[in-house]
Amino acid sequence: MTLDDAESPDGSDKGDQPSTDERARERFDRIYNTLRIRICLLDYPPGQRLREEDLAEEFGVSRTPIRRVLVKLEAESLLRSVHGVGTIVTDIEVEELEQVYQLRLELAQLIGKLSPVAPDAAKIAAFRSLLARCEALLGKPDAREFARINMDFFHLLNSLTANEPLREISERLYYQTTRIWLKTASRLSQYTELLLNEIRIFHREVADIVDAVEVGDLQVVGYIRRAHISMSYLRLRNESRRSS
Amino acid sequence: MTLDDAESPDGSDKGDQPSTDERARERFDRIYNTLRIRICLLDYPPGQRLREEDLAEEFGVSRTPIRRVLVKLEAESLLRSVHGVGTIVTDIEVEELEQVYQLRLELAQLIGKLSPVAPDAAKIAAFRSLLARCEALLGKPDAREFARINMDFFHLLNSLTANEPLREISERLYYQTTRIWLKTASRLSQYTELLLNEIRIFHREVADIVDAVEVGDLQVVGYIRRAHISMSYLRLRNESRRSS
DNA sequence: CAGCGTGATGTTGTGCACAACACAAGAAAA
DNA sequence: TTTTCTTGTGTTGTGCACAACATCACGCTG
Repeated sequence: MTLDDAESPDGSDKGDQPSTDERARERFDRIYNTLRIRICLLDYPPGQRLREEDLAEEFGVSRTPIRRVLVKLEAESLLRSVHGVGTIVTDIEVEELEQVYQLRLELAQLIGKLSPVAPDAAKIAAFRSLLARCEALLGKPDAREFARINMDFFHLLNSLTANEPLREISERLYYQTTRIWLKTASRLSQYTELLLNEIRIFHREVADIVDAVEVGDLQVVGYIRRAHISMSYLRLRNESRRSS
Repeated sequence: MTLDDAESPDGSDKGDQPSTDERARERFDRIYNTLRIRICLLDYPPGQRLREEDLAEEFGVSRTPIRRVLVKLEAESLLRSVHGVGTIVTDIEVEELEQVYQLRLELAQLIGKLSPVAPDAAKIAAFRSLLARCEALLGKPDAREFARINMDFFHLLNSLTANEPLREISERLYYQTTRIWLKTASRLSQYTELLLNEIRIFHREVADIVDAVEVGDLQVVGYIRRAHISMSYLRLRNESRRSS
């Protein structure tokens, strides 16, 4: 409690000018989120080599703060820094992620169980808005937009629990696995049909969950979510095996 | 798969001389574990200020690798670096850890559920050995030794699952909460009796779990563990409230 | 022609100096 | 005497230069 106050530690209340320390924090988050999005949307495909100096130049800072971001991304196994070689976007395979998915199943269920927060009108509106985006996607399938909606949907679901450690861990595991669909699907021959099918299923999931959210039964949200994550992984693994 | 091989990337098979990169990794782990132990055993009590330069001198390195360790410890909320002030050991309160404990309960159960590994003879022997240490502790109660045994016990239990993400997360949450007993209990008046009582209960837990491990029922191990973590937290919270 | 050794090149890791910042003590003014 | 401003001291954050390392190309040798 004594250390959690991060509102205005400085006394300069003349203007709302943020302290340098806070600006550095925001800068860190900005770079971190940008790079994470790029990795998870395959703008940086697996195996891509990132040069610290290029990133430093792009974001207008020195190598040092860039390295802080890279270290964090490496701790989440999205990157891998090898001395003398470079910083490389990690490659992932469907089979390797089985344990992560098994854990994600359980955590998805826990979101409705540990410290659930009753969704207010604004949150329900957000869910409805996302459902609308989903329906729009049905008419114009796009893998990238699908991935983005999926991401927003995750964050919305994650906000249904007040258990901070659970949210943090769920987020980390989500970003650890979300690339695999784009990567695997893009290699398959029936890419377009696969995408449309996946969007249809996802749309049903969102519709089901929005119903449960409106009723206020977060336990059921957990069940639905768990089932869909599980089936999504199995579909992906089967498709991957069938093609090889 | 392509990046996971960390055995011997270098071709120098003359001797088993580790590469500089590996030595740096070991050094990092060594410093990291040392500091983590010191924090969790209250050698560095909450509020303690750590000077990067002192640590750099103690471990014979520059400030830079020290900072890497401190950043990781800060990410696990054991430390807090404040610009211009210092690196401070975080303070914790029983109430704040309730969410973490709730999550730990569930994860403890998952250890027996996700990818359980059948304990071999060596592992069972390790459990028996720990039980013996526990019994020895009954004759000569010591808070610090109690904390150490508790730590070893946790690692032993954690090795019962092959789910790597689960192990990592459980470990992190364990080290996030384990200080609270030493900190809270040392403030109470009936410290000695409290300690002895806690050791007795812990001894029973270990005995129960060793039985379950010998039978090979890891699901039951999870149940017992969950129950004991829960009760341990409630005891601590009640004692804390009663004294205030 | 194949294989190996050696140097050139580019990358990340490390050490160091300085900037930014917080805090406390002391002096000066009300 | 109290309050406020200033300055000194100590800390972490940042930028930069160099060391350690891996890779590749080229030439040499068998």
